[in-house]
Amino acid sequence: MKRPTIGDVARLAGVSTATVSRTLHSPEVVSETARNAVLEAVRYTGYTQNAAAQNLRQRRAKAVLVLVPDIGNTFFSEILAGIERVASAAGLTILIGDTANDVRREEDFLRYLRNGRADGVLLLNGRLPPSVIATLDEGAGRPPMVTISEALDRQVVPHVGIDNVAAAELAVRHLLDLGHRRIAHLCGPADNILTRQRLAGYRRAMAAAGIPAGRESLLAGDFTAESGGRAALELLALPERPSAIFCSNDEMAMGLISVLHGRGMAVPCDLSVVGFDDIVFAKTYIPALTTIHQPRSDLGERAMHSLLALLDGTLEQQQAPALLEARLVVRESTAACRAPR
Amino acid sequence: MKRPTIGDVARLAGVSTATVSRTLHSPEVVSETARNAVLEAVRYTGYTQNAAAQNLRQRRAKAVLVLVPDIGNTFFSEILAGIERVASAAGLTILIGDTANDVRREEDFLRYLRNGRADGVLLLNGRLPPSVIATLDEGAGRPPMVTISEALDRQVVPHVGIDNVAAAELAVRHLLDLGHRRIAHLCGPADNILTRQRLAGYRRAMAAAGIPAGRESLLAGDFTAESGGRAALELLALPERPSAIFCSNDEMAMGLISVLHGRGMAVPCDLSVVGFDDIVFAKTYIPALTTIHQPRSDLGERAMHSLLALLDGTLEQQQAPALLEARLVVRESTAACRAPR
DNA sequence: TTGTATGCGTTATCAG
DNA sequence: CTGATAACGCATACAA
Repeated sequence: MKRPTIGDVARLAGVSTATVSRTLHSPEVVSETARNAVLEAVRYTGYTQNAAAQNLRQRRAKAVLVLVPDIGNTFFSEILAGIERVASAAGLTILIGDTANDVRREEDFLRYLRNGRADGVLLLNGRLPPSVIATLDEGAGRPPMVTISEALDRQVVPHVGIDNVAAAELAVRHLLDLGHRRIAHLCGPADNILTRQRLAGYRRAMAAAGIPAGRESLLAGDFTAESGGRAALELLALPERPSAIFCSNDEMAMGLISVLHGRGMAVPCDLSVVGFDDIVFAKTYIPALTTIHQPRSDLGERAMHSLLALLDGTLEQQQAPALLEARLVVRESTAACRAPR
Repeated sequence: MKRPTIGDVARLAGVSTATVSRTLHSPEVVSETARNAVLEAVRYTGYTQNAAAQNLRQRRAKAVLVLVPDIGNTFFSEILAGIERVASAAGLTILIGDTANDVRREEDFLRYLRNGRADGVLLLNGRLPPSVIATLDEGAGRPPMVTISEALDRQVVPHVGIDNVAAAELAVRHLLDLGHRRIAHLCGPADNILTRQRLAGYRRAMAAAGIPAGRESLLAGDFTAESGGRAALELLALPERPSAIFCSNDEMAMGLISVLHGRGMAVPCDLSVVGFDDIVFAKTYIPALTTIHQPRSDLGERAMHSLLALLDGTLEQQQAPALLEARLVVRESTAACRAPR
C-alpha cells in the first residue's frame, strides 16, 4: 500500500540502509553478494528513492529553472528542447517559467531558487530581475545563471547566443546584393537588446554601402505579428516606398506580409522581405520567408552545459559570451520576380 | 552566508519553531504579538521555507507533471498557459514533460510520480503509458490524473476536451453549405483518437448530405505540415479533384496549401480548405485559414481544476468527460472566389 | 495560545 | 566492506 522506503529494502535484503544507499550510488564499493541482494530487493519492492528526502539531505534540488517570455513561441521551445536534452542526460529536472514578459512573474518564479526547488537558472528573457541584481556583488550567494539569446547590457553573467549585429548585416547585405537601395527596417520593442543589436547591424550594412538610412527608413514594432500588420499600414502610407524591408523577427515579417497582401501588395514582387529567427512556419509561409536561421537546439544545449559547469564550480561566473553561428536562409520572399502574380 | 532556517527565525523572534511554522501556515491561531515578532524576524532574515523539507514532512510535492507531445506546438502551449494559471494560483508548480510522442520518454517522466516529485499528472498525449495502466485497477496507489484534448479509448480517467465529432461535422457542413459536393478529408495519424473522431464527423456530415464519401476521398497525413505537403501532391494526381478539403489540423492544411501554391493551384479559388485547431498562425496565413477554434486556455484551466479536485479527494476518478465548446471560424480559405488572383 | 518532541526518507561520517 | 547514527529543515501530535 505505502510506498517502499530504503528501510524496507534493507530489511528484505538483510543489510543496513547504508548499504542500500551505497549500492544505488556507488555499486562498486559494495560486495557483489550484498549488491545482488539489494538489487533483488529493489526489484521486488519496486523501490524508488524519495526525491524530497534526497534533496533535503543533499541540499540540492537537481533541478534548474528556465525563465522564458513565451513558451508558445517556437523560437523558445526549440531552445528548451536543447536544454532539456542535456539536463536530463545530467539527471536534472527543468522547471519552465513562462514569464509572459512580466517582471512580477519573473520574481515569482525566482522563489524556486530561494526555497531550494532549483539550483540554478537559465534566462531567456533578456533581463535580470531586481532580486537577482541585488545578489550580483555577492559572488557566493549568487545563484548560478546563464543567459541565452538575449544578452544583458552589462556582461556580468555567462551568455550563449549569436552575433546579432553580424547576422543583421548579413540579412541587409543580401538585399543590397539583390540591387535594393531603399531598404526599410522594422524594429522590435525599443528597450530590447536584440532590437538594438539588429538595428546596429542594419545601420552598419547600409553605411558600408554608402546609403543613408535615417529615422525615416525605420518602422516601429514589438516582435508580434500584429505590430507587423500595423507597420504594413505605415509603410503603405509612406511617400517613397522602400523596395525591400528587413524585419527584426519572423512574426512581424509575416504580419506585415499578410496585411500587405490584403491591400493588394505582393511579396516579393512589390516588396522583398527578410525576417529573423527562421521559426518553424517560415518555410511553410506563402511566400516562404527569407530569414536568418539561429541554431536553436545548440543554443540550448550549450547554455545548459555552461550552467552545469557553473554548478560544479568548473566554470567562472565572469566569462566571454559564447557566440554560435547564424546563417542566412534564402527563400521566396526575396526571390527575383518574373511575372506579377 | 548560509540560508536561514526556521530555527534562526524562531531564535530571533524569541519563540519556538512551532510558532514560526504556525505563523506562516495559519496566522490566525497565533497571538498578534507573536505573529508580529515572527513576521519581523522573517523579513529581517529573508527566510524562505525549504521546499524539500516541507515536501518530505508533508509527503507531497506541491507539483504536477504535465505530459505533452510537443511544447513547441502553440496548440499545446496555450493549454499549458491555462494549466499554469490555475496551478500557480493553487500554489502548485508544474513540471512540463515534452515527450516527443515517445513512450520511453513518457515513462521516463512518470518516475516523477513515483519518486514523489509530482503529486499528479495531466496527460495531453492521448495515451496511457504502460506503467500507469498497470496501476489502474488499484484504485488507491493510482496516481491522480486527467486527460486533456485527446481522450483515451477506454474512459477510465477524467477527461477535458471538445466534441471532436461534432466539431468536424460543423466544418464539413460549412463546406456543404457553400455548395461543395466533392469534399476530401486529410486525416491525421491512423492510431490517433482525434483522427478517428474527426473522420467520424466528416463521414457523418457527408452521409447526412447524402454524398458518398469512401476511401477515395481520404488522404493520409500525420498532423505535420510536411505530410500536408505530400497530401497536396496526391491530391493533384487525383483523377477527379475535389473542390474542397477538410484537414484534420491546421499544420497539415498549411503544408497542403503551401505546396499547392507552389504548383500553381490557388486557395480558395481552386480549392477551399478548412483546418482544425485555429493555431496562432491560422489568421496570419495567406490565405487566412477557416478552421475550428478550440478554447485552449479553458481546456487547461478546467483540467487543472479537475486535477486539484482529484488531489483533495473531492472528485471521483470515474467521471463523465467535460466537453467544452468549439466553434467554426470562417476566414479567407473558404471564401467565395471573385476573380482568380 | 504556546512549546516539546518526534519523524518524514536519505546520505555521510565514523567506527569497526 | 559494512552498520549505527546523526543530521538535513520542517510540520504536527501532544502536552502544558
